[in-house]
Amino acid sequence: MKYADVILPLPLENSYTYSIPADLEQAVIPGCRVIVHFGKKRYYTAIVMEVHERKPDSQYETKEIYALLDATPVLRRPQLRFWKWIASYYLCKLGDVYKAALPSGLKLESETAVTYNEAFEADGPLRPNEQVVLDAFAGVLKLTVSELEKKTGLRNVVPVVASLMAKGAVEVSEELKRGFAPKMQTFIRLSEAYKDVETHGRASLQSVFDELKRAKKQELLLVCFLDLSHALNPALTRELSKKELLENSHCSPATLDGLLKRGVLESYEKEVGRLQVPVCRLQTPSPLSPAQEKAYGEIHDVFGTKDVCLLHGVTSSGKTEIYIRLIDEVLKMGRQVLYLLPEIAITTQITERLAKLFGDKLLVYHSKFSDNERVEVWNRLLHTDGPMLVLGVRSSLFLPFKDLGLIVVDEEHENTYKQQDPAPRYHARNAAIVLAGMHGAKTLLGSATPSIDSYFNATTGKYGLVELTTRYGDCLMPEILPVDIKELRRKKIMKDTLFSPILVEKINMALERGEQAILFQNRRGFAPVIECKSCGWVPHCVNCDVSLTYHKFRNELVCHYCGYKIQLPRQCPECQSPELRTMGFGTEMVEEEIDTLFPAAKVERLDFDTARTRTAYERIIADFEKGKTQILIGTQMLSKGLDFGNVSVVGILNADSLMNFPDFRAHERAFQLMVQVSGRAGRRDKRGTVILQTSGPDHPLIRMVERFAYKEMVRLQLGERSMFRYPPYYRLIVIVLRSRNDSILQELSVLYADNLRRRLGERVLGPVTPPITRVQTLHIRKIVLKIEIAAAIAPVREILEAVHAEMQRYLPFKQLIVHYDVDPA
DNA sequence: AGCACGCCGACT
DNA sequence: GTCGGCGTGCTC
Repeated sequence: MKYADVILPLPLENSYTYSIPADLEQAVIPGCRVIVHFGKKRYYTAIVMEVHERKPDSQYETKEIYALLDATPVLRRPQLRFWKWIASYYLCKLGDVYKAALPSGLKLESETAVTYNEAFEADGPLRPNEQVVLDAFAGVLKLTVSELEKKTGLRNVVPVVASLMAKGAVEVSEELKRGFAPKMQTFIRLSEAYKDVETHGRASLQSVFDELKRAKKQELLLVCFLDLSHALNPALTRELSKKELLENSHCSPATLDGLLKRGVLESYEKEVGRLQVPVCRLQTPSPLSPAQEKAYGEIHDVFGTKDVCLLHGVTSSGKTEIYIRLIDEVLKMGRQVLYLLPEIAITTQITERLAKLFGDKLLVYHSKFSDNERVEVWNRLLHTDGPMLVLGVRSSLFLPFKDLGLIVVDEEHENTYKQQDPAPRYHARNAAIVLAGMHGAKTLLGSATPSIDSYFNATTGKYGLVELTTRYGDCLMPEILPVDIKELRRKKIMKDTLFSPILVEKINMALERGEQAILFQNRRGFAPVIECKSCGWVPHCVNCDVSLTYHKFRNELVCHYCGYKIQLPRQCPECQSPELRTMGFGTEMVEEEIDTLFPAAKVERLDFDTARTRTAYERIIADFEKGKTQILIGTQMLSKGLDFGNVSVVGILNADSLMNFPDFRAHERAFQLMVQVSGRAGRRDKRGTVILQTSGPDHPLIRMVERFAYKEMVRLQLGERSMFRYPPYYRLIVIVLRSRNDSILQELSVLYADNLRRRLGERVLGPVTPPITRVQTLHIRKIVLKIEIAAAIAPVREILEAVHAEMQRYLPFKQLIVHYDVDPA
């Protein structure tokens, strides 16, 4: 008897053992997906980790594998190894990794389907809820439980369904959700009888044309078809889709139906890919400038001795050209390349550029692609052994690569590379380095403002360091002008306005010259706080410990942590005063004031609210690129990898809000953000201007931004980091404890920390209450571990597991939700 | 993650 | 007295 250890897409500690039915003994191999029955009724797609003949000694009856989904594994060996590394380093379950790794189109789950029994007649009165559920079946026989919930609006339909089942009104069954569906398209071809050109083919087509003398439309369509498909010339014949035929011939489907009925043409279905194939002619990489050439050579030298190289290149120094050169080289060796970008930077700009160079070797993978598209990327990679370039976001690390030769991590400082929630809370940049190691590949990290961690590693010899200090085409770095808004406010020069006079003047000048402006404010909505003028009441979220952000456009107060929203009250609910005032400002308010100051300018806003979909995001970017928009207002979405040629002014409206975060990386991040946003100004032949509004223009950090003094910033920060035991000198592991019950949380978090302290001593800090103490009705406390960077992580993990197990013994501990955050961003 | 089993408040 | 709330434990 053979058994398979499988992992389930659930956060479970162990793998589970199923027996393999005799007819599948040969076919079930590691990396295959199987459907298994787990628990009382659910079916899940599980991944086979190991096949063996050891009979499980558990007291459970071993269930059989229900079905095998793949003839060949959907995972390759290196992926399983990588999953295991992620789970062990980031202290999460393999099931968590599995969930994150596979596109959901490959993870079928069962769902309870409810079927209405038409023959049912109630022999007694039904309860109101039961009637509501039955009414939902008007016109349909079968609904899933979730559909029922939506249709009836009932919060808990399962018990109602159960009682209806007992009465014989409905039946329930478990059905697999639809997974990946190949895309089908209708094609048109000449019927067999008319194909043979040499013999009677022309003759019979001729007779068809004779018949069509009085059906002009059909005649036209047939001519079009023959012209487009070259059906009469076997050497040139190409497949023609119904859609293409109708579009090019300007004929109606009815006309086509006529020809199909006559039997001249026939239609057939064919699977087509969703991945668009670039049709343009391939270009070759453009030549490098001397500076780029030099950097390129240096990277080569570094890769001779080191596996990781950091490319520190100022904005628009042309890092991309260097990547392209390296990618081209690795592809020519027949190996694969992964080009990682933070989610937001995957624009059509870079995609189009790579498509022109690498054609169908390029695959794009990110979250705004549909699930079916993602499955196609997955399969393409799985079934291709040749060179491939994947342009993707952090989750593309999990794609089934066979032989990676190079991973490029662009904008490596971006903290969106760290997954926050849910588990696995992995850092894609660091995981990329490990993944590359598993493939024997090199990793190139690139940034204009490298993370302090990477820069430290590069200057202490762990990584190589290559610098690119001149901008491409020698264009100048922008001029940065700090403006003291506190002073301007005091002097009443800036009153009831978000813009300093110099910023308004610069925008005016830009508009007059037909140039563009970017305004940056790292807050969306109209105002982050509103307050009652007379009693000071501030609306708070009911689920979280935060004030609600006012969104004027929808006249709502919204929680940015849980999505809770209410209508803006007309008066203060505490004192009935009708006067509410706003405090602080977000992008919506910036937009409103810009509209009044520059009524002639076309203005757009780029933030989470306006760029919800890929198309919306791309349209806003495209309109700005094409000059349809003159002023673009946005959050940090603006700072990433966008190249605009005509921006002469950038306004950072409130630098202070960036710097005052209670986080050890606040200054690092503020510096990066300001420099990155500034980098959007002044390209090609003109020097740009950045207006940096702050209430502390003499703050050392502002002075460093002014001079682009990156190394100085790093030196200063490293001093503090080493003094206060922070990365890169120490590794942080945060234990996050959450509970609905605050007093239990307070009590047990202290106990937990003490327990840890007994074994890890001074490395344990806290418990501390984070700045936002409650999110989604859960109170939060954190215990921070500071581990020497050289220390092995395995013993730490063992201690953590032991302490966790010990804590389990306290009964109230079950009321806590615990997770780990390794290397928090 | 689901789902079932099991113990305490507002209704027939 | 029951229905149903969600706390706790288990799933090969």
